[in-house]
Amino acid sequence: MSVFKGSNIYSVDSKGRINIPSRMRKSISPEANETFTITRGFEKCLFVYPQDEWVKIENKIRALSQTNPQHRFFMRMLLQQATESQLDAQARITIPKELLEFAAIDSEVFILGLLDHIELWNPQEYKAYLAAQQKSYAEVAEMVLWNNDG
Amino acid sequence: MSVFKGSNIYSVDSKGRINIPSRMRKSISPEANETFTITRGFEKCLFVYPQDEWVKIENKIRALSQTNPQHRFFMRMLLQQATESQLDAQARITIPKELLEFAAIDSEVFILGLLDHIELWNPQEYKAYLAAQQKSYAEVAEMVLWNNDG
DNA sequence: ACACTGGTGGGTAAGTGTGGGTAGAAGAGG
DNA sequence: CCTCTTCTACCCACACTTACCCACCAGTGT
Repeated sequence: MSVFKGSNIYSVDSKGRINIPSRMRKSISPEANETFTITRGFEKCLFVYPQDEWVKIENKIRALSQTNPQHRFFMRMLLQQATESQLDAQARITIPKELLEFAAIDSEVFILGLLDHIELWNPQEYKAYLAAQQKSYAEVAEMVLWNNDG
Repeated sequence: MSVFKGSNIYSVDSKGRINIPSRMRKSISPEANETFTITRGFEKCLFVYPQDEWVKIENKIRALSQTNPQHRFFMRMLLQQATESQLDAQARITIPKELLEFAAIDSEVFILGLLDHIELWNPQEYKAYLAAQQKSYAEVAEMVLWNNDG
């Protein structure tokens, strides 16, 4: 079970390679075989799943009803741009251009560990995302941790 | 179960290392493996959780719905700056620059034991926090201990 | 007075992030 | 069908940061 956490701002080189921070690298289970699946996130960002975690998602999707239009749409969105990528000798993964373009990532990337997966953001987009939040961290924390929806 | 209490003012060296007061060190359960997770607090301070206590928080987060935008925001805020750190041979932990900057901690730190976790403050910020409280200790105590929201 | 505990400071080697070069594979065009 | 071009994957090299190690000082209790 992976436990990615922390964040870094790293550079994306001219070949579209992104380094996985060593701290996160150490959280990858050996079952992942140094393989990741990259797909588009719910916001304007990318999700990077180690293989062992991705398999769990695949299984969930398999269980969905093929006849439900909403389910089909969800599957298409999730899988449309899903790409596998392996770590190179320097522990980097190569991200396809289309995905980088989707998340508007160019020379710099904000890398965020979220337990079972890693998120990739354009640093500016992430800032904008934070700024767009209506409630403060403390307010949301109270709601979430104590199930107080007030 | 940890029971941190008391407070100290210690120095932060040029490498961002902070000593854990020996009194608190003795409160750390062996299950923590001399490992801590540091993250940002709700106020302008840092939370330091021994590993065994942090795992409890992680499990709460894992149970959250990934599809709820508020939950995602909370996870990002909590995990964004979360860093693991191990005690060195001198019983110190290293705090990353970004976290020290967030809490405005430079050469000195106010260390506060709060049962399950330790808080790190800039001594001046802590003073300001105390000064900003509208109600007296006694008034708040009455509200908290007797659920009197008066 | 000495030993021991607790807090502080700094040097060095290994690890980590970044950039570029080259060869092989895949695709387009003659 | 062969050739040229483009893209990808693997390799190597360098600069910087981190973590580990050792040393010192002050206070306390024996």
